[in-house]
Amino acid sequence: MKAMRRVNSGKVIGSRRGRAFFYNDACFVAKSVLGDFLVFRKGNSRLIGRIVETEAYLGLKDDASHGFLGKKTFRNKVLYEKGGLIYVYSIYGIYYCFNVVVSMKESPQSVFIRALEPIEGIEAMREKRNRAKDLTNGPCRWTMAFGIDKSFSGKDIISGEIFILKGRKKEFNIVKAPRVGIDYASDSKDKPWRYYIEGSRWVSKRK
DNA sequence: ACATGGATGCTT
DNA sequence: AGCATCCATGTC
Repeated sequence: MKAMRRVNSGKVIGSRRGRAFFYNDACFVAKSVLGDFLVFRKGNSRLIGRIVETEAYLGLKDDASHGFLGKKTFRNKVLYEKGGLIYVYSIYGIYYCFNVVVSMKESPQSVFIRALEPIEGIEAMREKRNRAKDLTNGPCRWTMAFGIDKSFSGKDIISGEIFILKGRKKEFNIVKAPRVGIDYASDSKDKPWRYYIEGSRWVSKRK
């Protein structure tokens, strides 16, 4: 029997995703983590969200990816590390976007976590979000609720305080759609590399 | 419901 | 200059 973890008064939600999982390609990981649980352990308490929306960024050949054609800067250099590291960058001055690096070293693929369903630590998330109504249904909303900032970039999602637990069952349909907010792209702009759980009310609202 | 514009600073 | 966004405020 695999090691299981208990959260929410005994509800079993699964085993931890390990390194090998994140060595897969971006589309596979982006689809597979839907229904998984993102856990952030801080001292006694923890924040947990169920992943309901992701996007795959394919790296070298994806002109929407920060790793397109091997572009490497101080900001994105973690993309070239092994799968399982966290890539956070700031945007519009005030927000943070959270990605997980996937695939092998030197292949700058990543999975962008766009939305979560709040599971545990909801009061703490609310406090972080002030008076905002929408807690975690958007890429920069959930990072605000979790208190994610740039200092998390480069950390390991395998061994750190942030990790992913495999969802026990995946009884839902996955919708594929074009990615959001990449008008600057050309060839890959309309590729269906956004994935979300059909019917989830926590999926980000488009426009 | 939909449209617009400001916030705010890092990156190139 | 532009950004893998959010929120408040305006109009219908």
